Amino acid sequence: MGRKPMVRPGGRSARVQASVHAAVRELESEVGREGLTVPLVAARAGVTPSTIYRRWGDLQELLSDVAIERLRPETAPEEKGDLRSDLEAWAEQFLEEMASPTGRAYIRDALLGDPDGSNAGQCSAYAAEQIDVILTRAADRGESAPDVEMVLDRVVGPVMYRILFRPDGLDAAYAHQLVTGLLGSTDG
Amino acid sequence: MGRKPMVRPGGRSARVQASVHAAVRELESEVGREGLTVPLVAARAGVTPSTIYRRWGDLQELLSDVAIERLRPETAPEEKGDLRSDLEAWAEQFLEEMASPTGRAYIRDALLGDPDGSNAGQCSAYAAEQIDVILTRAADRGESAPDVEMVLDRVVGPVMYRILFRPDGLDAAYAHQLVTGLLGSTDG
DNA sequence: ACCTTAAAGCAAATTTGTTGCTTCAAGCGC
DNA sequence: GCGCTTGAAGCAACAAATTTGCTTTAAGGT
Repeated sequence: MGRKPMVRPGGRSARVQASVHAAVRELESEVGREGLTVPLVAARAGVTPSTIYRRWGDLQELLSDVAIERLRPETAPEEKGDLRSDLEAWAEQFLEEMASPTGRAYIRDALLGDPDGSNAGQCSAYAAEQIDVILTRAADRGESAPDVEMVLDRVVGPVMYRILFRPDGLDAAYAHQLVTGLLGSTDG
Repeated sequence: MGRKPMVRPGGRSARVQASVHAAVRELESEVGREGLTVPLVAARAGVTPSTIYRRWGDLQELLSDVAIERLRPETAPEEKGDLRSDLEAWAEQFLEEMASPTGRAYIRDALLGDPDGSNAGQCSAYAAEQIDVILTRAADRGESAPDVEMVLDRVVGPVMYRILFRPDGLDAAYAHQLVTGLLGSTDG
């Protein structure tokens, strides 16, 4: 969960947080990521700038909190029937979402305004959760499956590395290839 | 190469760039990463702030350029005699450097002030170069070796992912394990 | 040596970020 | 329910950073 926003969960604080987050999302689509400023967000949220400065520190930390919200998976991974299919489907969707322009922007924002690494950790935890669901299903079916750390190393790590450091040439085939490399190429 | 600095390589521009970069490095160790501001750097470099704003845009882009310089490997990978040893030694050193507090800071800076991803690309290119040297040596010895992309996926990607997204529990053993996973565990 | 032209300097104007103090309202004891 | 306690929000003055138009400097070419 976000850092500062969680104090005094109900009441005014919660309303302020909600309206500030909403203002960020609205303005992001109106003036673009570049046009955002703290005073602008504050005005839209009906709040004084010092409220934002005191609660979030600066624009980057605020954007980091918002980005984390938007990176949270909304649904459980699709169930295809076997480990390989589940993982492939998930990896392809993960890559597609993360490598899209908006996905990249959120990843950047999440990393940037994150002095203590907790938002980045959260981001990784989301992926780990999804993977865990897939692996647990496989185990329940009696399939042998790698552990979560292995999937992070062999699929998530390479994908995120390339998204961040090598903008080009990422597609579903790459995700597919990573999963194949992990599970072995013996086809069913 | 850096973005804007390369125009008019000789003369005043070059001197300004050099003194600004030097000022950043000096001040980083004097007031710390947090205490840096554009006006402060400008004063130390003997330059007006507007020069920095016009050439680099903002502090983050300047820090990104400086970070890239510091992430450039200074020496060729150590030669141990066989592929496995060369890769293990390189991976351990790479992890150690990148996972250190200063390494993490440089990676962050390099990524953050990098609108078009060229600095991040440079950073990846440095690793690819080093790996290529190691793999070429192995090929010259007649050893069979994976290709550079494979090493990026199996070693560099996971390491960078964990540095950025999962601050904890990174050590030489992890690097070793990644190389072993890549080359197979048959011991010589 | 003289043009041409990026880039640097300078200074005013604007915008953003900080801070002390006051006011508000959520949560708690009665 | 009623009134404390306290963290958070509002306000306003202040400080600092950023932007901008114009002038000046000096590289690089003729």
